[in-house]
Formats: sequence, C-alpha cells, structure tokens
Amino acid sequence: MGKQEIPDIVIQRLPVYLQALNQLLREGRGVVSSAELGHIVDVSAAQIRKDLSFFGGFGKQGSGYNVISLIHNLRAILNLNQIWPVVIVGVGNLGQALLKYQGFSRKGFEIVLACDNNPELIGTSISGIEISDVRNLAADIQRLNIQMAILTVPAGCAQTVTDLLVNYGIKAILNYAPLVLKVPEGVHVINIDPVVKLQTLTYYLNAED
Amino acid sequence: MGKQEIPDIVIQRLPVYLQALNQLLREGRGVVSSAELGHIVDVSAAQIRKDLSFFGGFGKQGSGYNVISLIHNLRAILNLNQIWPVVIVGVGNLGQALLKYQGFSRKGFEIVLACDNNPELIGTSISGIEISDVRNLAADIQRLNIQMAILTVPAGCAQTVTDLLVNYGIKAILNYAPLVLKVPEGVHVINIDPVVKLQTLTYYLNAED
DNA sequence: TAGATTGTTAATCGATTAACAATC
DNA sequence: TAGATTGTTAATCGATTAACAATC
Repeated sequence: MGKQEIPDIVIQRLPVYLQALNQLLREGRGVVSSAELGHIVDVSAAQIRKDLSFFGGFGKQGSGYNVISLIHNLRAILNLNQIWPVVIVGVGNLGQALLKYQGFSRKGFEIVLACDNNPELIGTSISGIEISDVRNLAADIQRLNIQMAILTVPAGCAQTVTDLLVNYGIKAILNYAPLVLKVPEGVHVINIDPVVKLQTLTYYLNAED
Repeated sequence: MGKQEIPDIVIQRLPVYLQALNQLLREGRGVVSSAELGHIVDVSAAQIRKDLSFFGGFGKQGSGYNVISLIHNLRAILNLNQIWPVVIVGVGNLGQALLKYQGFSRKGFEIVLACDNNPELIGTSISGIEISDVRNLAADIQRLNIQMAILTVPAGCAQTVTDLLVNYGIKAILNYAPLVLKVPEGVHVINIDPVVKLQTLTYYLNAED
C-alpha cells in the first residue's frame, strides 16, 4: 500500500497543516508558500515541503500551494472525506463531558454510540445518545460499522475493555485512561490523558510557586 | 540550571514511567528492572536507563529500581510534590466538561478558577467553582498565584486570550483549541485537541467503511 | 562466588535542515 | 526575462539501540 514507510510523525503534522490551511481559506487566501505555512504552524519550510512530497507534488514553483487544492489533497490523504462513526466507552465524568462536546460532529466525527456497565446510566440519554449496555458492545459496533473508539473508562478496566474493543473490530482508539494499552499490530492508539500532559508541563515550572 | 539540555521527548516519557510505577506499587512490587518497566510502557530497556541517567543513577546493579524510591525521584523531578492551581479559560461545552471532571484534583491539580466572557455564565457555579468574568483575569491569576491554564475557548479568540494569559504570568498552557499558539520563549504549550488526534488516526483506517 | 542488571559509551538509525537545480 | 518557490538530494543533527565494564 506504500503507507507503511511514512513516519508517524509526518502523519501527525498533516492535521495541523490542514488547520492552518482552513484558516487561510477563511481569510480568503488563494495560495500560500511553504515558508508562510511553516511560520503559522511553527515548522520549517523545508520540513513542510518534505512532508508533502511523501504524497506527491502539490505545489507550483514560483508561487507556492493553492490553498483549496492542498486542503482537498490533505483531506483525501487523511481519509476525511466521510463522516466517521465513533463509540464512547465509559460514560463517567469525562465520557459525559465528551458526549456533550459539539466539536466532534462539526469536524466529521459522529458519536453514534455510548456505553457503560453502570445499570443506573444504561437507558438514560445524554445529548440525544442513549447509553447502551457494554454487554451489547459487540453487536452495536458491528451494526453501526464503527472502527473508532474513545476510551474513557477507569484505568483499572481499560485493558480489559480494550481487548474487547479489538476483538469486536475497533482499529483506532483515543485513550483518555492513564496507562499504556497493549494492542495487536494494526490497531492504533493515541494517548490523550490531560493529567499526564499537565505532569509534563510542571517539569518546566518553578516549584513552590 | 542544567534543565535546558534534556530533550523534551525524555520529559514526556517520565509521567508515563511514573504511571507504570504507581501501578506496580499498588500491586505490591518492591523493585522493577528496566526491562520489565520497558515492557509495561512499550519503551526499550536501554531507553529507560538512558532517560533516567539524565537525572542520576536511581537503580542498583543486579536488582533494578526500587519502586517507591523511583516514584519519589520522578515526582521530585517533575515538580509533583505540591498541589498546582489551574485556571480553565472558556466555559463552553468542553470547559464545563473539564470542570466536572474529578481526575485533576486526584492527581494534584486543582482547578481554582474558571472564567468566560459570556454574561449568562458569569456568576453561576459549576462543580463548586463560580465562573468569573474574563475581565478580572489579571487580578484573579495574581491573587491565586496561578502558573497553569487550560484553554478551552473558540479558535477565533484563542490567540488573543493566550496573549493576555502570557501577560498575566501564565507559564504553561494545555491547549484544546485547534490552532498553533504563538507564545514567547519560556512559556510552554501542549496541544490536546481531540479532533486533531482523531484526524491523525483516520489516516490508518480504511475509508468507505 | 555466580548471576543479574545498571549506567554509560560508541554505533546505528532516522529525522531535520541546507542547498540548489528545475521550473512556474 | 527575472524573481520566486518548489521538490529532492546530500549533509547534519539528534535520538535510539547495542554492547559491556562496573558492581550489587
């Protein structure tokens, strides 16, 4: 497929480029150079050109990149030309919080399923989504054709739940639980626990404020 | 200070090591080797030893690392032996969500201030925190001695708000807004927009599910 | 003592940057 | 045409890994 050889770090930068391009589009800009785009996203011009060249030559010598056309190309590369159904697993404080967040659907990710093992929650609705029983997860994931999960369960059961998700065909997990998940090859995980990120930031601060 | 020369990527791994060590502690383990710790966090044993050696020799040849003692050392390195006051700026869907999340205080981060510019929100309380007027931000940050901010405002005003925060003395920002913030040297930003992370994951999925 | 594992150095690997011919 | 900027190659930089003496 040719995908294997592109470094993960390159892929992680593409959505950031896309962000900046969308902003340029809103400002009515037609073209942008790698130097200017690099300035916006704090990446060197050479790196942007190198990253893009993994996928093709999208620019034009002398003028730069057409904003709309590069947006289209990046969206195609990242498979963003469709609405992705997503399941939220674990409807505690954080899960409920994310269910209420409107930002996903605006960007093409639709939360179509939320589940928990708490009988008090099952059957209730949050933001128009009825919380379903985690025991129905296999059938629900298959029925709704879901490949992506947001994991917001306690650390203690995160690996067990992950094993289930992987068994049921989930291929991508956004992990809010504070641990490193074990997944087989072909399943992709991004860790996003805000506490871990804050713990990185405190290193740079002066203690005993 | 000697801090300058340690790569950011090393610092980012330390909270993950700490996570694993805390779990080992809960399981009653007294010592752990770099090989076993590496297996848990999916990092090579050599890398763990190298990372730790930036800060000192915490292990013992032949047996490995004392779990409790390494936890203490990592907590000291990361400045985690204190409660850090945090401000949440922007109390929309995501900001409210994070205000209700109990996970911060359990790990030593206390949300002591939440602010917004919406008059309908100002004065109301969420999870025991009264939403204050963003116009009082300078005084509030100084009074509460806050160095860390969680930014959950719309992208359109994120840079403006960031400039204010930096002016008021904020040194670390956990940024949920979908854009790259410009900050002066000495101010640290980690980007954590879940939509950007999902957009990275879709690259690896098969389109047209 | 024998076995195990650290801390550290040198070798390797991979990512970033600099440079420039091609060309719009 | 002259000026600007891409795409790509080679050089540089930095991070990871392998190896092993030191030593518990």
